[in-house]
Amino acid sequence: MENADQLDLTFAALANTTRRALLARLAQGEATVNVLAEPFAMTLPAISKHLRVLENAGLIVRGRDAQFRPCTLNAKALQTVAHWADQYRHIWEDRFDVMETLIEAIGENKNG
Amino acid sequence: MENADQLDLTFAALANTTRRALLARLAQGEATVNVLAEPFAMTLPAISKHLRVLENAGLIVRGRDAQFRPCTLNAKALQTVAHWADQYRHIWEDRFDVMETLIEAIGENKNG
DNA sequence: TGATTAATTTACCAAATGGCTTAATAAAGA
DNA sequence: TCTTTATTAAGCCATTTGGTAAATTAATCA
Repeated sequence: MENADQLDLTFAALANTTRRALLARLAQGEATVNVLAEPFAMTLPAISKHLRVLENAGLIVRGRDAQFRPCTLNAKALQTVAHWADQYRHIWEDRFDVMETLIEAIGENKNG
Repeated sequence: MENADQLDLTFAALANTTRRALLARLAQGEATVNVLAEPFAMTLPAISKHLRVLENAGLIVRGRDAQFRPCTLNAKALQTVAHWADQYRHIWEDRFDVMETLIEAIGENKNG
């Protein structure tokens, strides 16, 4: 199980449309800050700060190549999120089972 | 695909240890505000606000039974989170495939 | 070497939001 | 009416999110 504070950081980082869009872009591969910033109506420093939030949450890793700071997605952090949500899978699946039962019952009424 | 603002709300709601603990409690079944507040070293108004955040995010539903406000988990919102994270599954699995390939290659070197 | 340019971050500011408190208010049952 | 359950109001302090301007880092050109 992950540390509570770590999950706080991760979810907080994901709670922003711009940052989720940055992750979506990074899912296609490594990119520099300028490239990442290009689609947004936002200044470079603002994007730089978003990237720092993502880095602090462990969602991305930043390297160095001359004056470039290539960013890469750290998908493992997203796997953690998926696993966390999966704790509750049995609940939403139980509800689905209830639906199935109802649907089956309706079918049986029709056919019987 | 979910609305961006809705995901903002959902992730923001999850970015807090107390609120995640409230959800964990509700996974065991419906509970009133007082019951939910009991384990926490926090005032009732604070818990009440956390519950409102969860409700606004669609993570819980609040009913009414006399002066009680029974809360129930809405697991469907958590399923949305799981699905969102699953968008990135191929990435973390690709990395695993790379590891597997390496491990296999090492094994072949040993045996061949 | 020194000046210039490019990529990115830091410093600083303002406005908004978040998380908590205490005190007051609602709503409903006994 | 008195008590229980829960919310709202008001206030405090820290954090977040955006901006502009200046600094930093590293390559490049003369």
